[in-house]
Amino acid sequence: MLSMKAKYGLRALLYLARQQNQEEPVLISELAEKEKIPKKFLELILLDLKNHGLLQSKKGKGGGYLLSRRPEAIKLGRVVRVLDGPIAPLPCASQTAYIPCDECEDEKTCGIRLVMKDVRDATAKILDGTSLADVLRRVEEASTQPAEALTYHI
Amino acid sequence: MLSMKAKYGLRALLYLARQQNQEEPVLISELAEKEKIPKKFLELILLDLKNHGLLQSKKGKGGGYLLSRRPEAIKLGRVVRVLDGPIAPLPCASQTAYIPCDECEDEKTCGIRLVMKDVRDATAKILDGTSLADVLRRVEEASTQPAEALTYHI
DNA sequence: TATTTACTCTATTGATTTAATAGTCTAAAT
DNA sequence: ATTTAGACTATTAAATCAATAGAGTAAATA
Repeated sequence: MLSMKAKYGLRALLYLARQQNQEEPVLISELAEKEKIPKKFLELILLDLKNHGLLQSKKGKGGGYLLSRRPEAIKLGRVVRVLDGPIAPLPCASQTAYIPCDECEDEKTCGIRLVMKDVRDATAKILDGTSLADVLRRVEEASTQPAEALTYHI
Repeated sequence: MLSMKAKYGLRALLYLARQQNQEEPVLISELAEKEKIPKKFLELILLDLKNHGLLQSKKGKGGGYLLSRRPEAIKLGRVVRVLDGPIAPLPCASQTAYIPCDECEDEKTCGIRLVMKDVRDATAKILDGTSLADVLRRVEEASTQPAEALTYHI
């Protein structure tokens, strides 16, 4: 389950990705207000994302946050891992944060792990294959297309 | 993330699915001991699974739990939903337990939802497509196959 | 039918995590 | 020097998770 933290973080990043001038910092206050996110909570989230290299910040007047890379280069998988931790449903099925189960006798033949590894792989494929730019493009498509175009007719 | 509850539940179900005589009840005590699950906690889990139609029970001497259907007919998706709730990473992306976001202005064009729906679909496809019997078969394959057979050679 | 066995049910507890808030500190601009 | 705005640490309230406790009920059998 995606936490509020991750949801807020993604919303903030998408807001930044939508800015026409990607060089110009956006105030935390603006992000908080526009995206309806508790400001103090958002500060922590943005700081976290900054410390993991996804955001840059400028202090003082005219300061704020901006993406540290192009929206095409920021994958949702990275964001989710930073804010919510590993993607795998079980630590023993994680690629980036593997931790063995202590009860597990033989991990190679643990059925639950085998299936959860499939789930991890499928999820990671989607999240690591989707950038902020991809999300914006999909949103654009969804709002441009008339509803009928999305429906199958018999 | 899969909870201990779901993990314990799956382990217990797989234990039952491995029984040669599927008609003969297995004691909670045996399940708890063999699968190293706190007995009292396991009681709650099994009861829950029973109330959702996945298990049957017999009281008194010679009693215990048994699967209420064949191992081929019990899908992991059902088990996980009973013990951990909806599979979707967000309530607004759930098929079986949809709840709209209150902040969301236009759900049809919410990018986060679009992606999380993909994640849900991919996860549900795996979990709803895998039965207890499938898991046992995979475990069997994994433990029978020599290690080399699983490795690609250049 | 008394007794034992074993599941049923409700309540409670402690630990952890989550979401949010408070307040002080530091850097940058004017 | 002053204002602006992010940086950082600590704390708190609520929710969830994992586990435990104990009394109750149904079924078998001696």
